[in-house]
Parts: sequence; C-alpha cells; structure tokens
Amino acid sequence: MLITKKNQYALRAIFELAKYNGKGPKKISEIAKAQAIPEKFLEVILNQLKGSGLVDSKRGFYGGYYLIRPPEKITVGDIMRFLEGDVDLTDCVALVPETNCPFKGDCAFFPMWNRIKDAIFNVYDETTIQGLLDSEKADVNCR
Amino acid sequence: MLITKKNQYALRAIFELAKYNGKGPKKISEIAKAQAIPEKFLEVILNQLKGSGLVDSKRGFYGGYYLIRPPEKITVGDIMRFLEGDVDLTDCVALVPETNCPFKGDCAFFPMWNRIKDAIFNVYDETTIQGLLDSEKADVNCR
DNA sequence: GCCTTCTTGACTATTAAAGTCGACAAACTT
DNA sequence: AAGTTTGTCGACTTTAATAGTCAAGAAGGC
Repeated sequence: MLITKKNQYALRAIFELAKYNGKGPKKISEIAKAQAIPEKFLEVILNQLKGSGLVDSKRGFYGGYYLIRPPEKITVGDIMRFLEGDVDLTDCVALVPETNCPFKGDCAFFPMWNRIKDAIFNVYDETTIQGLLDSEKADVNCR
Repeated sequence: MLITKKNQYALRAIFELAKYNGKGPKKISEIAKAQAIPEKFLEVILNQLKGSGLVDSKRGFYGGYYLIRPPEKITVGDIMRFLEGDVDLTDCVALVPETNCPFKGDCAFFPMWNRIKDAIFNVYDETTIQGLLDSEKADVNCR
C-alpha cells in the first residue's frame, strides 16, 4: 500500500475540517463519524497534526479542531511532508529506506527513485484542499 | 515504504541477470551474493518471476537463471506490474485498497490517487534495465 | 461544581512483509 | 548408474510496522 491508512485518515480529517471551515471548531467525534474513521485513532492523528501548524484545537463544550490556514493555502504535499517527515528522517527517496540499501544509495536505481519521488510530490503539491472540495461539489470525482 | 524489499530484490536480481546476459545461466547463490539478498528468499522471488515471462531457469550443475528478453526490452514497469498484479487485483489506484475506502473510490481523493499512479508508472515505463546498466557504467548514479 | 471535550502516554492487537526449512526433482559429470 | 549440483515447492516461523484501544487527567464553558 502506497499510503497508510493513518495518512489517509489524516487527509480526510483535514478535508472534513475544510468543509466546516469558518463555522468554529468541529468535534473529533463528528469528524470520525463523517469520514468513517475510528474515533480513538483519530484522536491520536489529530493531536499529532497540531505539530504541523495546519490545525489547532480548543477544549470544552464548544471545543474541537479547526484549520489555521484557509483550505486554498493547504496542499496535500504540506500534509504528506509533515506526516512522512516524522516517521523517519533517514528514509531516502521514494520512501525506500537507505538503511535497507546495501549500496547506500549508490546503486543504479537511485536516480529512478528520485524521479519517482519528484513525480509523486508534484501531484501532491498541485493538489490543494480547496481544490478537492471544489471537485467534490462539481461531482467530477466519480469513476 | 513505497517499495517493498521483496520488490527491490526482484528488480536487483533482474538487473544482475542483465549484467550477465549472454553468458548462460547464473546461479541463485551468485545473484544473492552480488546483490546482497538473502539466498533462500531470493529462491522464492526468482521462482515467482518465472511467471512473468521475463526470466527462465535451468537445473543441474550449469544451471541457474537467465533473461528471456534482452535488457533493452525490459522496463521496470514490466516488472512492477507483474509483481503488484499478483498481490491483489482488487487494489485501487495508488495501491490504496478500495476495500479500505468507505467511499468505494467515490471520494474526493480518488482522482489524485489516479494521477499519482500514472506519474509513478510513467517513470517505471520509461526506465529500461539496459538504461540502468548504462547509467551505472557512466557513473552518473552517484548522489 | 459539573459536564463536555481535548490530551497524553502507555498499552494491545492485527497484519503484512521478510525470511527460513526440508524434502524433492531435474540436469550434468564421471 | 551413482553422486553431486542446482532449481522447485509448500509450509512454516519470525519480525516489524501499522492499526487501534484504554484510562486517567486537564482545560473550557455553563
């Protein structure tokens, strides 16, 4: 699997917050329900996402999570870079851990992994959360 | 990790066979040594690769594995498509299993996963094994 | 003061990937 | 024909990462 469930959940959670943007904080339980994410797991994920500077939270009765930046200024790349960064900074390109490569990146495949990584992040970086919202409304997302 | 170790091993094994191309079969034990792959694991992998039509094998004293097609007519895409195909044909784009998606592919992210998959396979398909051999010789692969 | 919601860290479960083992079958050698 | 070498095959074990849970606590509003 290219994308872990956790990362998919993170993307969907932020997508959900974007939908609710401007209406104050949204509760974890509501996000979990809307996006079919296990609530307790989402707690962990959202809490971690606070470190990205993309979201913040508020406690108490009217508490919940909300976006700090507007959805048009958040790209999938912002989110993925944050999520992958904390997993392992020693990972080399294309998420092939260098430590697993006996040639320490000095193998014939290295340039290809680099091109792959660039290709992936090109797509990530050109995809904004607002863009995803728009495409959902336009119903161009069906297959 | 974007690429499993098993798939990396498969690529490197075929790369090694390409190096040896025209000189008859190469033994599993030699390939394993040259590419730092656990020998017993490589047995499994190479045996599986026979199903791809890219390699064949011969038993006995002068036995081993060899390429069927010339290295310039084998792309990384050929190999990856074969390896990923047998894992799970129900996987949706970008290797995000559809079964894990509560929206059955009808979510706002779907088109993006599609674009990612295309971007990855563009790189895979334009990379031939012969090209990798050439770039290694030209020493343009160092970082 | 009480209810609600996020916070935190440790804990457990599940799954996929990685790797191993042993008996067997083909090919060549002498 | 016997013996050695090498691939074949299926079942098995191990490991590591992901996924998910729990419970006690702290902050915010009523």
